[in-house]
Order: sequence, then structure tokens, then C-alpha cells
Amino acid sequence: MADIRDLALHLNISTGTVSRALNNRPGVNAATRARVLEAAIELGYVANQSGRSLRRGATNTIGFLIETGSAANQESGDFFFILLDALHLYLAGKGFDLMILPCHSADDPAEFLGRLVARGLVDAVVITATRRHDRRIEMLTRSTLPFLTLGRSETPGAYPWIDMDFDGVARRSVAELVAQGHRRIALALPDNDVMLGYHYRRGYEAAMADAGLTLDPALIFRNPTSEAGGFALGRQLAQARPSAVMLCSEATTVGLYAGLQREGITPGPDLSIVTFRENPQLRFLSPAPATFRVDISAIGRLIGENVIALLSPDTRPEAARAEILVPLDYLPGASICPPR
Amino acid sequence: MADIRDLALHLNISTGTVSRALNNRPGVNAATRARVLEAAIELGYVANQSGRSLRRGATNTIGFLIETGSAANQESGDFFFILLDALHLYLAGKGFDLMILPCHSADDPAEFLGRLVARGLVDAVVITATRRHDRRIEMLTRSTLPFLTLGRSETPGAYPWIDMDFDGVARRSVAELVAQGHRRIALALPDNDVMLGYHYRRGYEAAMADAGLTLDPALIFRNPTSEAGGFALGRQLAQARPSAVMLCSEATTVGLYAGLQREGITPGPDLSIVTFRENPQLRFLSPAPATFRVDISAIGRLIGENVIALLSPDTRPEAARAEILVPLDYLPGASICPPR
DNA sequence: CTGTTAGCGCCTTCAC
DNA sequence: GTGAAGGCGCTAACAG
Repeated sequence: MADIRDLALHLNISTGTVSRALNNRPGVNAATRARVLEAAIELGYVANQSGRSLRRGATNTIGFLIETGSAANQESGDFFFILLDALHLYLAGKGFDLMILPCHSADDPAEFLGRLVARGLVDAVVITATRRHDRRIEMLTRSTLPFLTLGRSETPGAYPWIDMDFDGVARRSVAELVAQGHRRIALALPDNDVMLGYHYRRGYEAAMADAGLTLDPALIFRNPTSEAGGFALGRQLAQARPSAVMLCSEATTVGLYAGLQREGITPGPDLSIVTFRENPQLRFLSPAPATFRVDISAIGRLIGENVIALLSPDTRPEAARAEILVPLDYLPGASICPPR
Repeated sequence: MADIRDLALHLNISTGTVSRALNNRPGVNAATRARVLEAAIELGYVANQSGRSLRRGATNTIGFLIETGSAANQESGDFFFILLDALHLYLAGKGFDLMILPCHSADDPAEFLGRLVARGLVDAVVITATRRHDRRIEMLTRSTLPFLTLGRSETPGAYPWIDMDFDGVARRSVAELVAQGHRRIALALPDNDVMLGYHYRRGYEAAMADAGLTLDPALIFRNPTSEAGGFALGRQLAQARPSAVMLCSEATTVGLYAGLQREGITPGPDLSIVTFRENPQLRFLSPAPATFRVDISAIGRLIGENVIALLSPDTRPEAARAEILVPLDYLPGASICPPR
């Protein structure tokens, strides 16, 4: 655990020069710099983060808030792993650390963020799974901490966001089903305030209207975004008997297949299904559901680029205000058939 | 972003007293302490982490290493969320932060840890998904950073570990199958060096010997721990035709069900299946597989207790060296039938 | 019980 | 191109 003075002493130069050499500051003799870098490796010297942060007034760390208690996150499976992998890789290249902040179910997320901000643990924070009315965003807009949201919100304020185009997913889903002749198309929504559900519903309503179909409130279902919720949905659909159903949750889809089997309904021929986010789990359902593909790693990089942009003093404020809608690709599946 | 001097000035007392009051140090008048605490809330004061860490020589942060590139982790789905939720809750109660350290696929985990240690970001680190020969453990035993592993290893050294009893799981699985009359019992293993696979295999071999059954190497299969690996396993089993199979991966099990369907093999009647870790995903397979249940939150708390114990100066070194094997409960399932 | 002071490790400004 | 010195915010040791 050598410190910068050990290194300076070892080289018979001052700590100031060592610091300048290690931080690529101008005004250091090339030979001196080389000696310093070599000695640093030799002695295994790495600058202490606390000292550096205190001096610089910045931690070079980005926070990423995850609400671990929420079932909606647990069900995401590989999503966050892939996203964080890409984000971390991007940030590391820029000399930033990534600190994942698990906000416990028992914590108030807004208060949790408040303490976080004050302690100066991170230079900026990314929040996910935005709500239609999001207290975390309210809190952050009042603070001075730069932040970025993965997901939109109706909470007022001018803040940067990156989101997937759930509206577009819903429109395309309706279009594919209508093209097969479906008219009674059910919609499965989450039973909470998560923003994606609103966009999904809005896209559905718009596309149904475009197709000249009337909305039947009895065909809109709200369930927990979990396997159990999907299983329950199977029973609800057995009663309502639409010819097709659209979902925006992978876990729900897995449960739905099991629920339909229980009801004696065969996915595809008896009930067309289109769902959201292709993943390995869904690929092995039979018949394979029609899904949408998204490049999660690309989203991770986008988050990285835009959160770093928030911190660069040379970025014009307007340019830093990302509002990015990520498109998704439709992947046909055997779960879509013409209605009987 | 008030600092401690603002607070002291505001109260007309010294920063030393403020610090003592906020840190519950002895020798502060009760009334003074109350005034300080109140003013801190009023002014929204929270101690700056960098200043505190620098002074104390400790960050009060525990690192948790996750290799995000590894498919074995991505497939764990809810496992890490539940674990981290419980661990974070425990640590927060002890005044510690949890820093999740995603180690990118492109990084060398041992080198990644090396830099981490030197920077003094964390006071201790937890590593997961241990390998039979684990370079991270080698590196950490050479360093002075306290660490705890979730999973055992054959890497030499005296370090604390917490693990699930995969050996016991395998023994119990064999016993349940033998009780039903099975003799040709196949074993599905991961295709990598992850330690759990060795314990699982060892338990299998011991239990088979106990039952007086000879081991058939042609019934041991290695596949990637993923849905695709399970699908491939389905074909392999269709060729080898055992009457039962044991698995230690959830994702593999999901893929296996799909693979067996493809081969015209009905899980249960045609091939008994017992797998590891009950989770919502498996519960909705049909027939429901026999599984094992583990209290993941309890493991999270155990990790918390033992990692904190590593840091308390008053803990005797021997007491700090946890070697904890977590038992699992067998949950019967319709996937186990007598052999044809 | 409270105030004063020093210094944790680092970077940066100001001399030279 | 380099050295010396100060201070980021905090806590602990020492005086009073």
C-alpha cells in the first residue's frame, strides 16, 4: 500500500512531479515521466481513491440505482447483467468507476438518494424502472447531482432520459396481429405505476384506433409482472376469450404458457401471443413467441456516453440533455396464427 | 452541500464537538448532542465520504464482485437480486455501504481485484462463483484485503467461505431416484471449472457407490449452463437413454424440457428429473421438477455477518474464519416417477 | 465537556 | 521542468 511519497522518495523527486507524471499533466520531462510510470508498476502504486476524491472534489464514480425489492427487476434476469457489463466497460475506458446501489425494498428510494447525494459518493446517478410519477426524479431535480433516467416519466422537469420504444412495440404488435385477421386483441399490463406500461397501452390504443377496431375494456388485464401473474392471466383469458394477447413482460409470458396449458388452450392456434424482449428463456417455449429484440449492450454504452456528457464542462447544456428512444426489431414467432 | 464547519459555525461550537456528537462518541453533553443532530437534519448535513474515509483509513464499504460476462451469472436471474437485497439491508444496519463491482468479461478478474485493493475503494470484498483453481483467491491471499468467498475452492490458503451443500444435494437426489427404482442415473455438469460442479459430481459418485450402483462415464454430460446447453442435453439423453437425470442449473433445466419435447420424451414418465434451486421459472414447467430450496436472504445475511466479523478488531482471528455449509431442503416434484 | 490542532493522500498553485 | 506548500473534509489526540 505504497503512497505517493514512497514513490517520490524512491525516485528522488517531489510528489508534485510524480502526480503530474501519473495524471498526464503537461510540463514533465519525458524521461522523468517514463521513470515514474515504471516505478509505479514496480511498486504496485495506485493512487488512493479517497485522497484523490477529496482533493478533486469528485469521485469519478457513477452510481446506478437498482431497487432490489421490486419483482419487476428480479424478473429481468439477464437484462441488467448485460446492461451493466456494457456500461461498466464504457465507463472504465473513460476512467470512471461504476457503483451499483441496491436500494432495499424497505428503504424509501427518494430518501436513499438524498443521503447518497449529500455524502458525495458519486458524481452522477442513473435510475431505472421509472414511474409515471417518480419521487426520485423530483428529489434529484431539486438537488445538484447530475442524473440520467433509463425510462421516461411524467414527473415535470427537464432531465435527460433514454428509453425503449414501448409505444412502437405495441403499435407493431397490433399491426402484426391485425394483418393476420385478429380483431379481439387483449392487452396484458403490469399492475403498478411503471412507466413502460403507460407507453405500451398508449401505443396499443392508438394502433387499435388506426385499424378501426373498438377498444374493449374487458380485454385489458393487469397482473403482477411475474410467472404467477402470467399464470393468473391464463385463466382470465380463458374466460374473456380474445383471439390474441399482447404482453410486455417476459416472466409473465412464461407463466402464461403454463396457465394456458392448464386451461387446455394451445398458444398459437387457439390464442396468438406477442410479447416483449427476446431472451433465451422465451426462445425455448413452444411454440416460440413472437418477440422484439433490443441491443442491451448498446443501451449500456448510450447510458455511459450520456452520463459522461453530463459531467464534461465543455458540453453545452442543451447537448447534454439526452432524450433518446431506442427502437426494437420485430422477431416473428410461431405463436402468431390467424384467428380460428 | 454543507460541510462540518458550516454546521459548527451555525451552532457556535467547534467542529470537533460536532464530529463527536454525530459519531456517537462519548464525552458530549446530551443537550449539545441533541442540538447538533437537529441542526444536521435542518441543514441537510451528511458527512462527506471522501474526507471521512481519508481520515479514518477505511471506507466503510464492502465490495461484491460479479463477473458480468459469465453466462453462469446471467442465468442466475433472481438469485443475485435477492442475495444483494438481504446483504445490503444487513450492511446498512451496520453502517456499511455495499459496492457491487461488475468485472467485465474483457477484464482479468485477478488484475481487476489488484487495482481495486490498491485504490482502497473497499474495506473487504466478497467474491462469487469460485473456481476449483481460483486466481482471484491467490491474489487476495497475497494481499492484505480481507475477503470472503461465496463458494469453496481448492486454491490453497486459509480463507473464510460460505457455500451451499451441493454434495448433499447430489446425494439426496440419487437417494430419491434410487428409492423409486432408478439405476441408470445420468449427471449433467457445467462445462467449466466452477467449483459447485465438482462437489455435485463428488456427491453423485459417493451416493451411487453407497447404493451399490456402478458409474457409467457415458452417463455424465458436460454442457454450457444455459438454456441452449439444456436443449443439447436433451438430444444427448435421447441417445444414451438413462432412466433419470440430475442437474445443478436452472437454465439448463428449462432448455432440457424443450429439448426433450423435441425428442418425443416426456419428462417424468419417460425420464425422471431432479434439479437444483427452486425458482418461479421452474415452478411453471410441466411436470414440475423436483428441486431444492435454499433461503437466499439468509445467505445474504450470513455473508454480511461474516464479512463484518472480518473487520472487527475484537474478533479473534479463528472466530472470523467462517466455513459455513448451507443445507438445502428437498422439494418433491412430478418429474420423478418410477422407471419404466 | 469542549476547543484546538494536526494530518490522512492527493493534486495544484506558485515559486524558482 | 521541478520543488515546496497548502488545503480538500474529516476525525482523533491532546489541551484546557
